[in-house]
Amino acid sequence: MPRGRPRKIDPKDALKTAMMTFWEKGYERTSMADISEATGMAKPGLYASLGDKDEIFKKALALYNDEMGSPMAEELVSSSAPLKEALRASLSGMMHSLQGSGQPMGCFVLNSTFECSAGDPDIKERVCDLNISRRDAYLARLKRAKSEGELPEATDELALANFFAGQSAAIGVMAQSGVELGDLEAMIEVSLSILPG
Amino acid sequence: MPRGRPRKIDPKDALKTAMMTFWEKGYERTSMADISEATGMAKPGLYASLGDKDEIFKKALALYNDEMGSPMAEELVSSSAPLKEALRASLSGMMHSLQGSGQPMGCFVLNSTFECSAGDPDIKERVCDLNISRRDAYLARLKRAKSEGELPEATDELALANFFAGQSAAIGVMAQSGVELGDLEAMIEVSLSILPG
DNA sequence: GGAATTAAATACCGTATCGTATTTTAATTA
DNA sequence: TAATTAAAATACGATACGGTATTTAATTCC
Repeated sequence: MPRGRPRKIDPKDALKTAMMTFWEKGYERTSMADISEATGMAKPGLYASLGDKDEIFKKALALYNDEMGSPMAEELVSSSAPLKEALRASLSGMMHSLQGSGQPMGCFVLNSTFECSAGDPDIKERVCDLNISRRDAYLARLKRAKSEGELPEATDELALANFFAGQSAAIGVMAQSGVELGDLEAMIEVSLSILPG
Repeated sequence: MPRGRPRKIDPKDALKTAMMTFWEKGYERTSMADISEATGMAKPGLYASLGDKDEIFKKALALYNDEMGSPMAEELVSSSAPLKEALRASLSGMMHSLQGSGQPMGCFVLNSTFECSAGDPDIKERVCDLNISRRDAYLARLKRAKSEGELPEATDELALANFFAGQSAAIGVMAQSGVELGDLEAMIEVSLSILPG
């Protein structure tokens, strides 16, 4: 049992709320006052339990990856479905996650990719790393496909992995630009058509 | 001849400088003081000749489109090269424009797509429109290709147009994430491989 | 040359921001 | 119950921001 006055709000919950706020409004448009109000934690409590704005943002990125990025990557990499189905599921999952109910629109990592490129280098690097780790999930699945004979030996898996990671970003950009769900699905089918079979 | 004291700085030049500043740092990270310093125009002069921050940003978007977007779209739409070559030139041009010397990194419109989605609705709409107009340039070229027999009659041009517009965004995202030029070129070749022939 | 016109330059205002010092409150231990 | 520990609440400080009022300087028309 801890000694003094107990916390009113679990820092884990506060971090999740902060993550949602950053996800929705971005780094610059989110103020510490916004986070304080959203979490119900006064600013000194925030600083004491979660750190300053940059630290909270980094933790929010990490939490997002734990809750959203990693599970989707895991699903993709370890899926026993045929390659094409696995890729369709991945891109389709990305598409639907952009407008999931009960959560902000879009992908937090993609939203942050450009805004954070002009800011703190450490944050920029972390965002880049998350994009690359998504690419690497595609790469892992493609390598397995090749080893299991689903792809020709001559296949350039890295090129394909960059292509599909890029495709998942493309879906985010086009969705943000107002392209309808049905058109996004057609886009996905176009990109899947590069696969043999 | 105008009456009173002559302008020290041509508002056209100032707008171009402001555009470069927004392009490099984004909307939120660019302050009016930054623009004032970059242009050499004191703040009252800026407001008098170019308007407030939102107005300058909108004008910067329009100028960027005039100087960068429209010419590239025009080149794509009216190119007499075979479809595949025209698309390769377009995507390759996008890729190289991301790191052109003497200009900020990346594409101003793409950089703004996510940051501005949480801000002023008018700005958000304009950014979306620019993304869609890029898509429409691909659409126009694909329709011509179909009418000229370069594509089968059954082709879904809109799906292909969204795909290639998305591809151009994908290049921007992957480049921002640190993917090398050679790998981006391989990505482009993958995307071009969906075309017949 | 002087009145009128327009822009530059400086200084300023209200507000919002990140971050913290200080006080008050709630719990545990002795 | 008194002392201790830790958090909540409030208030505050320094700075940066968007935007403007005011004064000064440069040019044209009469």
